[in-house]
Amino acid sequence: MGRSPCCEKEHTNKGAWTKEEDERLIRYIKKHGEGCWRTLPKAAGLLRCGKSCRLRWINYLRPDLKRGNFTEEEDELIINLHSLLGNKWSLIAARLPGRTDNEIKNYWNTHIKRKLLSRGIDPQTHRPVSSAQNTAAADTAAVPVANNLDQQHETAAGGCLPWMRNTKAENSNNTSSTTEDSNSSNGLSSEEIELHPAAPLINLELSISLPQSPAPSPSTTKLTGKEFNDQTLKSHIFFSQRAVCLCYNLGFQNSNACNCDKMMTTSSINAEAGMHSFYRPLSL
DNA sequence: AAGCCATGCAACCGCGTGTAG
DNA sequence: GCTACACGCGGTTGCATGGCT
Repeated sequence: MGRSPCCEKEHTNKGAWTKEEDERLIRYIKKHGEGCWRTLPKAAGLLRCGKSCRLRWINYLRPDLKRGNFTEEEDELIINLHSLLGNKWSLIAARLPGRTDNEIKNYWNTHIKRKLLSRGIDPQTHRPVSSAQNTAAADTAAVPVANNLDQQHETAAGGCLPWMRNTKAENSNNTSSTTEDSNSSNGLSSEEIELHPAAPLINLELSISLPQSPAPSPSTTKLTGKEFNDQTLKSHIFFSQRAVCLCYNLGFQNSNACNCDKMMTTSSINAEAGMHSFYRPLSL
């Protein structure tokens, strides 16, 4: 039993979109709004797969997209967010208004990787290349997991950062490989988060609190001194002087990996604000 | 001018997740 | 609990373009 195809392939166009198709899609979405992508092509009179329509709209046609070159500030923000989140392009894109995950992913692969390498920084580990090699060697020696710098194209679940890898290694030592495992491999223990090098680099106060902590008002939210509005701040993570449950926005809100409740009772808590803050200088 | 190669980016594909029946 | 569906995500592919020989 397999998944039914998302569309009848023999009756759909593929490849580059024509101007007419774009106009049809824009017209339809302006009139009916986004959503129900599966039925949209037929309703809009497009010989396209719903997926294709969604992608075209999100990555190219949306009116709020910021076209054009990335600024130096955006570059640095992407680098810092990547060091924190890994290849979670949608999460990174959520913090760059007007940019799409696809755009950022492409930009990362074509520009930023090279930029980091020219600085002598490994784009996957965000550590100096020599140091990263040492770390990889040490990790490989410590655990029976392939873990070297050639693994530039790990999958999302596997493409974790060194500070995530211990967990991954532990999981691989277990015989089972389940969805829970993949969550765990990305799950951040309080120790891992505290050790993460990105927080100080981003020049932010990365805090953790109970998942039910109220989201900040956009006007009070700052990211590297640059204010931004972001719907995703309704979820728990944000970079500011307020609290977050980091697990939530990393996709672990429904897993056991989110143990913020426990953390709140066992970790050092800013009693006044009721939050858990992480300050750890980068040790390279 | 022609051919080759590198690069950038739009689009596709497969899979994971959430949810309704 | 199982199944099918709808959506979203990340990795990959393939085409267009520009630079170089």
